[in-house]
Amino acid sequence: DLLDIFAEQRQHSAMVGIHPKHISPEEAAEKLRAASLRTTRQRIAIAERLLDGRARHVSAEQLRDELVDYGQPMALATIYNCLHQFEEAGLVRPVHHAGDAVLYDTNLGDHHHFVDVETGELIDIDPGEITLPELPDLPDGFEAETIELTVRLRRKS
Amino acid sequence: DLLDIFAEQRQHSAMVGIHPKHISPEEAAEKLRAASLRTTRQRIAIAERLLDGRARHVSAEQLRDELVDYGQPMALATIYNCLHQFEEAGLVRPVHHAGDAVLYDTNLGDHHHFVDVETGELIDIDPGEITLPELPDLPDGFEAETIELTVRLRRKS
DNA sequence: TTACTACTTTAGAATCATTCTAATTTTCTT
DNA sequence: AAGAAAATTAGAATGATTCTAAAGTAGTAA
Repeated sequence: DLLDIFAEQRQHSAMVGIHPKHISPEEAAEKLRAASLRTTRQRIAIAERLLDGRARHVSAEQLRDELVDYGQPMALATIYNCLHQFEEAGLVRPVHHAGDAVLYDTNLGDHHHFVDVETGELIDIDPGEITLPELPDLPDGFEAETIELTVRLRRKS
Repeated sequence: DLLDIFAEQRQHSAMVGIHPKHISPEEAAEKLRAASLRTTRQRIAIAERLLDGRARHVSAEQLRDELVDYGQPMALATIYNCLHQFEEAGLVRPVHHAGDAVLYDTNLGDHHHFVDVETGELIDIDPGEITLPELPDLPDGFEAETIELTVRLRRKS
């Protein structure tokens, strides 16, 4: 039964000494249902970590490592599948600006990013800090999906 | 001798029926010297096409195809090498926003992009169309390198 | 429950952009 | 013309992501 598995996993986390601030599997499942996604063990595990309201930027590989640490390893392909489904469901948003790997952003509100050019790391720009300019005239036949301001940063030498 | 080679190549282009608007090899060489880059056949060929003042967005592969069409095939590794050197020399600028491949932008002025989400294609936003917002407070120890606004577009259905 | 169907997960292979390696060639300086 | 340093190259290697086809699982209707 799923709940047993979760109990075991919580115990595992506790043993390993990890006490993350996550939502419960039940809440996670609820969010999945609300998004018309089936509640599988894997999706719940990911939802617990990504949909807890914190603003995060994770790559697929980072997420996998995190899941391993919490005693819920799963195939990398599954992680990619889930991230794509979460994306389609509007639960996360991909950010392509950084280095090699796509980062998934759990902050869905209109907001913007600093990018550390050296590391590819993203830092959210406080939305209050910035006033978005007027939208320019769009090419015919298109509609704007997202607007994103990126400030590339380099560490002062 | 290089000039002979170039003459041959111009003839090739003419035969193939291609009459691009490019700078001459001599001008290209001049630009390379101005950037303290050695004048090799390969770099000149690339400079002819990318440094003619037109605003373009090319990937390494697109550039290779173009070079093949103009009778100047070269190793893909060389194209990557050159693009990196041009980048360091401030002759082109990489844009990561699109799909898989990095695009090199020959428009060096501060400007911004529409991205067709479907195709990954970039369209320059007329700089007059848009007023950049105030720069937000930067994290300590960093300096801003570039600021870039990206408007993702989807074709209306 | 049971049985069914559609959806998921998975390991591993495949792909694609990019980088690396080590050998050859070319440029620039003497 | 000769040598040192830099550039080019083919092909192998890497790393993120996607694909494939087989095995497992969830929702549903009886």
